Amino acid sequence: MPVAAPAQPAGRDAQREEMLDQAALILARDGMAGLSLRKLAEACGTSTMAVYSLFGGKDGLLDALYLATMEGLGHALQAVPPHPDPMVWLAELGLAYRAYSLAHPALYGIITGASLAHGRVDAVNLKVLSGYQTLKRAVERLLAERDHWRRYTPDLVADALWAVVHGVVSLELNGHFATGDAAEAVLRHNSAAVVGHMLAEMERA
Amino acid sequence: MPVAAPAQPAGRDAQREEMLDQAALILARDGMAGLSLRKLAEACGTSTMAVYSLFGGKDGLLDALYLATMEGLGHALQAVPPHPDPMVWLAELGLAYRAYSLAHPALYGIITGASLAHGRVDAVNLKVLSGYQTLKRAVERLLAERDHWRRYTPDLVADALWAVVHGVVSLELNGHFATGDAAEAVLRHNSAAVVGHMLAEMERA
DNA sequence: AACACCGTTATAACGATGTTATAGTTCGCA
DNA sequence: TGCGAACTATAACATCGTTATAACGGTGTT
Repeated sequence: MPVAAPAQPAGRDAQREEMLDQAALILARDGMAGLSLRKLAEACGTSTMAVYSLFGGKDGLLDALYLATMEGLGHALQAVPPHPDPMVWLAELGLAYRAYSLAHPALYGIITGASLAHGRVDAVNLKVLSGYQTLKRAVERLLAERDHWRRYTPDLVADALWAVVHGVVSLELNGHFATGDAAEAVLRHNSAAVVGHMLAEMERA
Repeated sequence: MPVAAPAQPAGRDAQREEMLDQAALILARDGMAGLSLRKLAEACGTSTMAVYSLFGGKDGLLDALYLATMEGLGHALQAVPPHPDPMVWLAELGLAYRAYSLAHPALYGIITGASLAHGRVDAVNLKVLSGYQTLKRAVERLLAERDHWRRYTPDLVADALWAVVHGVVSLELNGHFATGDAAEAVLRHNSAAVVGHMLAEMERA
């Protein structure tokens, strides 16, 4: 016996998606401070209670926005064709990450600065997401070409690269770079450096 | 003729400092969401209007908190004794940066995620601060030991290192690393990689 | 087919926030 | 001593997230 069928299960997912889309729209237009439940409800043609029934409150909405953004970032990374040379592949992944973040700066702020305030999703859940998995796959292909060395696990290298790209993009969004070209140059340099340094240590051993 | 002398210039700076200290205290205890003007005013034994007369509003208070935190970070980096070997010096600067950020996570959130929302201080003002200058000084000493190469300016290398350290620390504060040791390992690896990659390219040329 | 049930929705109200208006107060300076 | 300007405290205002409360609508049962 089914315990209890929801009142109107049809359209719930569509409602959630539309509400997330509208939230992303408002977020891109008015920034994080301009995203209020009343404004969002009006944009969706409903009342603020919809947020509570669909997401359990504003925090739940932000959590869903966090996951949706991570998913979008994962798709952006998956859309990068796996280049035969893992080094090239990794470089292009970094550029795709940067492009996605620059295209959605407010959403990127949610998956970084916002989760810094109150932990939305823990590290374990993060690394299950497709973006990190895609990065890890490229790293594994790189390591598969050489003799495996226990000091460098795919996770360690993936973490190092993730930190590199995130650091550059975060600084760029904060206006620390004079031009976008300068940011991209630093990104390319740091990515190549992290991978190159690892390979050099593996050869030396 | 002095245009207009302030009513009570004495004590203004002391009031500002005490208010910033109390704000940092509340911020460390209750987080960013718990910092309200009324709570801050009560902690200082005054009313919310003090924030407006001293800082021009909450944004002005956060701006001042931004600058104060940057100053504190600068002092933390200046407190690192300049090691004869610039490579060691740079590594220790990175660790000091991480230690300061971990000791004041909420303040670190202000100088990163918060300024991402609405630009507090632009890049030009940032690079005048003592923290960046200290880093740049260490880079310049490193470059002075070798043949100077036009492709790597001290600013470029300093930006690259700043991005590396910020990336690791930011991810660590977001809980992306399983342990603090893992974060420190990635920090050491990435810092050494960025500097080593640059030196390798200089030798090859 | 009629009924009871349960989730959803809209309205209104509550507490709290940042901000602003309005007096009252206090200090510096002529 | 008195004037004026800056600061302060109080209160009000608009807005925010959240929470009752009651009406609505679909679902499964009788």
